Amino acid sequence: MAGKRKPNELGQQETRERLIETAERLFAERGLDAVSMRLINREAGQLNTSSIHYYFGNRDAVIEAVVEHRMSRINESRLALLAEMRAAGGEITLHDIIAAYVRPLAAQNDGCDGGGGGNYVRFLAQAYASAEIDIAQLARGRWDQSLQQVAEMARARLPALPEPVFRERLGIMFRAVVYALADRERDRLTGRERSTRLPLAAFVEDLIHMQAAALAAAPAL
Amino acid sequence: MAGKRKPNELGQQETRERLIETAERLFAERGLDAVSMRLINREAGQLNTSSIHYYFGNRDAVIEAVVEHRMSRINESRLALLAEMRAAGGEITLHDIIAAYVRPLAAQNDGCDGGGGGNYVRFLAQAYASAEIDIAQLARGRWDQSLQQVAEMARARLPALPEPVFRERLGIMFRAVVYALADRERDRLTGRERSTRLPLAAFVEDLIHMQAAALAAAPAL
DNA sequence: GACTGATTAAAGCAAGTGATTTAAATATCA
DNA sequence: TGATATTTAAATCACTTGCTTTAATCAGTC
Repeated sequence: MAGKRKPNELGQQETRERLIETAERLFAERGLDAVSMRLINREAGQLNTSSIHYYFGNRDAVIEAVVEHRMSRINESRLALLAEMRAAGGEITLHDIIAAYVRPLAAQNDGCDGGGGGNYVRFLAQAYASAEIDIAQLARGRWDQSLQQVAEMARARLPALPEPVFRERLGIMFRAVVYALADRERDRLTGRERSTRLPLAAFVEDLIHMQAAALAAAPAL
Repeated sequence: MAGKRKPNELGQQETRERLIETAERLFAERGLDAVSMRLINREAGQLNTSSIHYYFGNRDAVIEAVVEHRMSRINESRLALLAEMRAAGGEITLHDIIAAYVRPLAAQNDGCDGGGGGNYVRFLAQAYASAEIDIAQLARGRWDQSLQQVAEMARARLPALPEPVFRERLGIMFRAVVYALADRERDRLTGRERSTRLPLAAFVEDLIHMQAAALAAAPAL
């Protein structure tokens, strides 16, 4: 008892990408736990649970694929920004370094490369908060590269900060940026845009200023 | 077909509190979606799903009860700190105001009032990230009071900041603090304490310094 | 001791879960 | 055209979910 199959309108690569993008959106909108394999399939236009299992094997692999999908290009974008700065030869401030961390993430929010929009940032925030997966562990070896550079360059500009203080602050800052971007995107999409919010560009630039100041604050002791 | 009932060792109030505290812990450890009514009951010493439904009615009411349970005392603690400062008569700095926001939250982490520990902060972080419930909406009218004061007093000390910038920053700061505390607590409990982290007290104080600097940073435009 | 109301236990329900299996429909290439 | 491998559909499995129902057991009062 099996059904009739429509002609294959999409190539396998297209079907795979469509599943990934649908999953990303749903995860972002509803949270990791609230999205089932069936739902992803349905929203992607497939009728039952078979294809997503066919393409990815199991649920965790879907999440991994979503991360993989965007992480590489964000990583590259960050590395490119840093390299550009070094090539320019001028002084590289702490502000510039943090900008290289924040801007590629924020750029995903414009849907600059066709659709998608801010889904990834919101997905990332969900993943950070989730006990289900260890996002840091999952990403290791992919975007570690650019984060490493950001960390080292920032460290060099904050010699007065004790090492453990610096490390705590960096972690807090990394997360705060993701949550801030995700939160703004959520408000934008759910329509409950708080009275008057800053335009995205201004928001991002001010966020960079904030975080630079936070990192550089005089230590407590 | 019903079972045998053990003598009622706890009063109804105690049973209720035990359910709330168990729920808080489980929500904190595993995330909101990953905890079922059955699990809460089991971990609280009850055998099936009946009592939690008996006491709370439905699942959302359990979450609400967990918030209610701690929110009020944190709110009071914040108001007390602010009143104390005003009574002391000296100059109240931005740092002091943020401290009044952060410290009562962090104090929940010591388990200073008997057990519980940092569960609430982690629960709060899960709730913030969850699409399942709107924590801000849920809390309105309870801790709004202390947050309002913190906001107004901070505003008075940052007259140069445009209003929309101030509002964005305040929201970012509020969240960053919750996530920072929750993240630290999680690492502590899961044992994967990153090599050498700051002791809690130092961590909290430095967090306050960071966030004060972030709020007071020169605006972008 | 029997009645009453509050609390607990057990079983069950309809719905949904991730995953597997089976079979049909397609594309590819000989 | 016909055999083969790839891709989709449908049905199914064992399990969990929130919640309800039914029945048993307690404490308190007369």
